[in-house]
Amino acid sequence: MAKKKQETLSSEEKIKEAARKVFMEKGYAATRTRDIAEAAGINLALLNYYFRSKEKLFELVMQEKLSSFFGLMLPVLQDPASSLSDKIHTIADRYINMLADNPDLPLFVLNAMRNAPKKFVAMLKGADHVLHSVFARQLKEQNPDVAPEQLFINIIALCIFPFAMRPGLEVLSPEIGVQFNTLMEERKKLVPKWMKAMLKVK
Amino acid sequence: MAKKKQETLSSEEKIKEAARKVFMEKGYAATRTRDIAEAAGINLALLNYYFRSKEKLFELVMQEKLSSFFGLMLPVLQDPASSLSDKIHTIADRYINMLADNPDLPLFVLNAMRNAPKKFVAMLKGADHVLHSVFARQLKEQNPDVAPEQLFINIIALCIFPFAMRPGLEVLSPEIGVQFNTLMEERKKLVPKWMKAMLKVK
DNA sequence: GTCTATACAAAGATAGAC
DNA sequence: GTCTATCTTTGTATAGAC
Repeated sequence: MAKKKQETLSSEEKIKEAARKVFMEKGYAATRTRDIAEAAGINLALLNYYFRSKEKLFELVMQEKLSSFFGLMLPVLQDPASSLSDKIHTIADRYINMLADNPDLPLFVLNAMRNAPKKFVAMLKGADHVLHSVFARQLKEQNPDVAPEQLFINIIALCIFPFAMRPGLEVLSPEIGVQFNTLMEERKKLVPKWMKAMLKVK
Repeated sequence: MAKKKQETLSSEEKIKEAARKVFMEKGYAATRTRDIAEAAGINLALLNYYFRSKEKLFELVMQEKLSSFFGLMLPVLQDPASSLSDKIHTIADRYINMLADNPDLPLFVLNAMRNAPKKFVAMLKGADHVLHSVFARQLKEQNPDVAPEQLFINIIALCIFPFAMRPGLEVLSPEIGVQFNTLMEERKKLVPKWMKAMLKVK
């Protein structure tokens, strides 16, 4: 039988869960520990009891989010078995799916990286440099005329930026707002096609 | 004779100048009015004397930044005299030039739009919706198979996102870090070529 | 207009009872 | 482990002298 959803999480887990939510929505500085405690339905003192400080709790959440963000991409880049086209399809598909469920993630990660670059250097030190990846080599083979870093930037930009700029798009064009999800769904197929076209540019 | 650079700005202007700098670097919540006062070399009380509150000062800065950000794009979109290709060239060139001098602007604007969408609805109400622009019509003519909003998103993404993700890129690949400016310079020519290639995608 | 001093509020952290 | 009460720090804003 299916495992029943745990409705009574431990206090520690309730705090972490609330912290994910509030930090993602408001960022570190604008978040008050009281917001988190309230969202978790626990007493403020417990937050410090379990996590020692606001900063420690934030770093925990940040680590998680950075992992889920880069973990989606890094293994794909290094897969020697899949073709370049497969990699592009996989990355586009995964990111668009994940970001549809986590719309605040792009800005959270971009801000975190800007505010504390050192914090996640350690986290990624296991990963080979992107430019030495299988993906980069395959890009270079298909288009020796354009630096692979440019094309790497492009696939990330095409998949992730729409989610980061969604609020802006909705003001610039309400129509885009209402059909946003449909547009992103279409992108799963369009991004690989666009990338293919870009690979022919000298 | 050339106008001599004003070395003794008024206190009011010194505060505004410092506010631009600090708010752009740290965002609203993480900025303390004392930081601004210190950066301006004036007394803290003067900040409130001239601008009444931290929030009012921030809105002033935000208005300026949003104007310079969108003001670069909106007039181009509506120009009936220029071709689609010209518009793409102009937008890429202007944004990459401007962002090279204002690297913090993308995240500042993205955050501002997310945190207070209503604040800049008013600012843009003069502008026609992007989807009814000359630019959108020209996109549609050149490629009836792909929604113009998708291609609009793409040009913005390709120009702006690299600056927003710069800190991340530098960790993922130190090489990209050192040659970042060169890569962006190359992009002024590459973005139009890529867009041209994308316009042929069905 | 500009400064010093200070009021007042918000927020992070902790002590100590249960 | 959990709570109430409180301490401390920080940060915005203002009063009042010059």
